[in-house]
Amino acid sequence: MNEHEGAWSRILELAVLVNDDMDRSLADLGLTRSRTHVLWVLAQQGSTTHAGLAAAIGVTAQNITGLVDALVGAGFVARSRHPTDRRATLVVLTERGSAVTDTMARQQRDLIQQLFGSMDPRQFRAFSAGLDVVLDTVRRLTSDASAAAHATASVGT
Amino acid sequence: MNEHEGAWSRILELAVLVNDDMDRSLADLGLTRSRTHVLWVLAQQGSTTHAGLAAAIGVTAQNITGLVDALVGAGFVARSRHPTDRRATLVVLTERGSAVTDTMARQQRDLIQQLFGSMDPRQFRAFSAGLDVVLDTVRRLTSDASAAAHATASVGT
DNA sequence: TATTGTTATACTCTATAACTATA
DNA sequence: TATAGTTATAGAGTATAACAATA
Repeated sequence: MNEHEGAWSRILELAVLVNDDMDRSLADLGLTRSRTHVLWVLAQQGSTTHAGLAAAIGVTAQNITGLVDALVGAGFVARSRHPTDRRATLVVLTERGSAVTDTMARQQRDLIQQLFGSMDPRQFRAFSAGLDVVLDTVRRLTSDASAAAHATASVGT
Repeated sequence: MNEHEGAWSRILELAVLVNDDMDRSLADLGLTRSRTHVLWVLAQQGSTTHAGLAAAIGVTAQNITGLVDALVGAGFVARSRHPTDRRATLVVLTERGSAVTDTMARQQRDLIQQLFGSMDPRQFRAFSAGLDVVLDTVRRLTSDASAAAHATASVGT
């Protein structure tokens, strides 16, 4: 395994570790990643219709019905009438829902501090510049609808 | 959004782009990520029992039954008798399965070249060193079973 | 006519429990 | 007794199709 392959495998390991830890931590709260995504959108956009949530998250409105049902059942959100459109439903965070998203936002700030706080500024800027190159390359590869796309069809160890 | 938050959000964007592109590309081949994971293990370890696949992938043996059923149906693998243990079944790649994993390995090498090939060596080493720091921090945070764990319970934009 | 939300149905991945055959 | 693999059942996320109420 050369240097480049080693870096790629560390990127994949990072993604797996973060994903798995996120799932465990959410399960402790009785949440899943999809349901948490709904809470996150509500925390950022405020009360939103089902259709708005579907557009923000990139799933169908039928999916939103199920996710919101589960979140209502667990007390994280509530449904309320839309003030002007009687077809629409607004999903609003409950106090419990707001408390959870506040906690998650704080944990995210803590994590970022732990990740980068110990790097000296020169090292961080070097890392950040390399990350820019990698992200730009991936953006270009995946937005290209030609045969060159789907170049990331590679799997982890 | 400060510098550190920007870097974190780019890491999350990178994970989303790679995951989504990987799913699209696999769907073109009639594969899913879970089924591809089975193919990948077989390509690296050679023929393996269901129990071996379950251990390598980290799911239950019941899951493996379903994944192998699907892969057999699509012609990527075949089941064969274990030479000495009559309880066990060996899963082997077919020619089609080998062709697919070979293609994926080549695509992975191409992607790595596209990601890092344009960086000059100094820039790559700086990026790689920063990646080490981030990965070590995440490893430490997620392996710690104390209250400090689950620090990555943060969600993307 | 178009949009909003719901219900019905289906597929994939995951898990636990119960079972058969074999070690 | 323990292990290998299967089947049955259930829950979660996703999708499409059909529907009622409203715009």
